[in-house]
Amino acid sequence: MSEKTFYITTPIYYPSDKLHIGHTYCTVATDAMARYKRLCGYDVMFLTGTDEHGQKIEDKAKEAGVTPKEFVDRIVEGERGILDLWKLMNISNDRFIRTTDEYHVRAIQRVFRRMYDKGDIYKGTYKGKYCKPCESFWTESQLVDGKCPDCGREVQDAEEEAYFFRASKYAARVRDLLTTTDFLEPASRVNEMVNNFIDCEGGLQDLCVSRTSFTWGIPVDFDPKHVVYVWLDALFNYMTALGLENDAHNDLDKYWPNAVHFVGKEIVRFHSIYWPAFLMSLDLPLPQKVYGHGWLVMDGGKMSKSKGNVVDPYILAERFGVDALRFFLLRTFPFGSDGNFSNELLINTINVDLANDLGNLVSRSTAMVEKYFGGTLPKLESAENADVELLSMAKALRGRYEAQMEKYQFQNALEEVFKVIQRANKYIDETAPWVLARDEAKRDRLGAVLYNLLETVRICAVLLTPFMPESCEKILDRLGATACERTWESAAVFGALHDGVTVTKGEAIFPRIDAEKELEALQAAQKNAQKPAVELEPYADESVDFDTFCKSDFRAVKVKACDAVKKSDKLLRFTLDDGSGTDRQILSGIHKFYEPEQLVGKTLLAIINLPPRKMMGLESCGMLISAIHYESGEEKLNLIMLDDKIPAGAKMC
RNA sequence: CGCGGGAUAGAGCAGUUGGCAGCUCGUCGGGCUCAUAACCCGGAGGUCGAGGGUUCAAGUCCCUCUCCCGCAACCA
Repeated sequence: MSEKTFYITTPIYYPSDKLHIGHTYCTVATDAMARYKRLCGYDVMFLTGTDEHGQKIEDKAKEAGVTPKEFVDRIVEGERGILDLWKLMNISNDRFIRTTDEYHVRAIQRVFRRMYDKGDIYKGTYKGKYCKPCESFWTESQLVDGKCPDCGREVQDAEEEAYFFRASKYAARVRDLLTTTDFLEPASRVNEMVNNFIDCEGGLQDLCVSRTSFTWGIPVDFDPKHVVYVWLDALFNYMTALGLENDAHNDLDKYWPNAVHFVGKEIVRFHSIYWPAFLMSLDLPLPQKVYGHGWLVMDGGKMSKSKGNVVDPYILAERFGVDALRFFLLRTFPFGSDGNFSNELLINTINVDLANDLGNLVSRSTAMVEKYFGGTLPKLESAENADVELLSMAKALRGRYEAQMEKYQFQNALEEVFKVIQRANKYIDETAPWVLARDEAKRDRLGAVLYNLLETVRICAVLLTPFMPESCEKILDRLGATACERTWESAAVFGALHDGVTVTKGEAIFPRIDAEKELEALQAAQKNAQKPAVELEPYADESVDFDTFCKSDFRAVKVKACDAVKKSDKLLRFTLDDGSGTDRQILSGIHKFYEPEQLVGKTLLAIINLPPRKMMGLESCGMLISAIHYESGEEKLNLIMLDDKIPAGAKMC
């Protein structure tokens, strides 16, 4: 057994919905890293999983009319669920943890108790204001004029019991960790964390680590009306999966703390501040590194369901192939920063790098061995002038690649490989084997040129294996490479390919894509997979009694003036004539749908007896009524416009 | 002045400790016929967002400003 171990993890994903290309990106990156380390000879543990507790899941399950466990089971294990997706993407994880796994649940309870016994978790009160009719807690800062932001009624001082983690105790050590080591990378994220959460006003706040407002979570065993806050529950997955406080696994000594966590930038805060603090509390060693990668954005905007621009990895993998998609994700975007995803870019990358450069190089090289040598090539070494540059690049490649991989710079590592591939294509032009083939006296030279090509391809294919496992295996099969000609060691040796190797040309490994046709088909497929063209809000199944309904005072109002609230992209401020003789001011978050000047003079419908509410420092007295629906996932909003004949103040009944 | 990121060729991006501005696509011209209409060579195209400063030398360091994007806030 190898003594070098390496532990790498993805975040555990939150199964409240289907996973999208962003999750796939992170998992593929982690997989490539894991495969790379295995290639290098490490004993690798690669963990991924799901974070299944929390209010949102509880709510969604309720909506769907199933238990929370049934709900997450469907997303995790169901058809085209998370497990299916990772299988499709050829993810080589060694373990898959679900936070609902029995061993994890019990381990978290023990961890919670240990931190409590140590005094780092203490029972405190979540101080706030309570609104009896709404049964809601509010913090001081949420209140509007000291009143309930929901209903506007008086609130009372109230305290809800909760457990807190003494994060403040570890603030200095965490700051040190972030600022004096490379625990958190890329370094650009360090300032953000320190400025925002540690050196901010009031310093690092103690973290509330239990909830009583919902039940879908791990109960605190010594105080069962509390459930453990999802982040404490989730972060420890990295260690419970190795056997922390449980007997299901027993690899903690072997793999911890030689661990690297790949996480999205949105959860860097939890991984770089609270996770180390939790571990410090338990006197456990810290992982080696947290790497916060960027997001894939669509045309500059964040991927989101409401924009209808969520990219489904299933569709892409099925159309273009798993390896092509894996390759694209890691080749195109710098791992630490955001990347702009588009179908055009995907197709372009596949065509240029995989079809034209790599695939075509394999084709032309193997074709010539078949054509000129009947498929069996003698090992002929050479060092003519024309060979020098190619050979030295190929020999140096593993080192250059390794340097980038060790920095998690996948795009640079791949760039190094493709420089060599491009050089090999050029080498064919320079040496013109088809010319050599016409002259029997140059047969040895021809053989040497082809051998150099096969060797170059072999080295590149070995190094590309972590990114495209299946395709590289095919390429190496075509070259006739034996097992020991596919190793990490062999990638540093030019001339490893054995004498008399048998080569087969075969079908194109990366067929060229007809961009125009494919883009159309893709758009159709993605649209199809999306929601129906027009989607309506669910119909209410609760009835409202007539008296309650009649309490709502709807009136026709005329827009006297309308302007955008400054510093807000959503709010419009309306000055309205409601017939009373006094202007009424209403704020409405509809700037996305209307420009102020469009609305002046219109007759609209408003409910006027809602309690006033302050937004962005301005008071809103009522609400304008609109109709809402969705088209292709995009929210559409239309104000209810009344006939201008209707006088201001007319009551709707 | 809430926090952070960004602005470099038509598009998308890279530029390490300051040292002749680069890559991919596109475009124009040429070469080759082994190969997947692929491959190779060359040209055109940039006041590096604006202004100021430090320096022999600034895309890079410092200051000011403009615009974009996240987060946060808000969306009755």
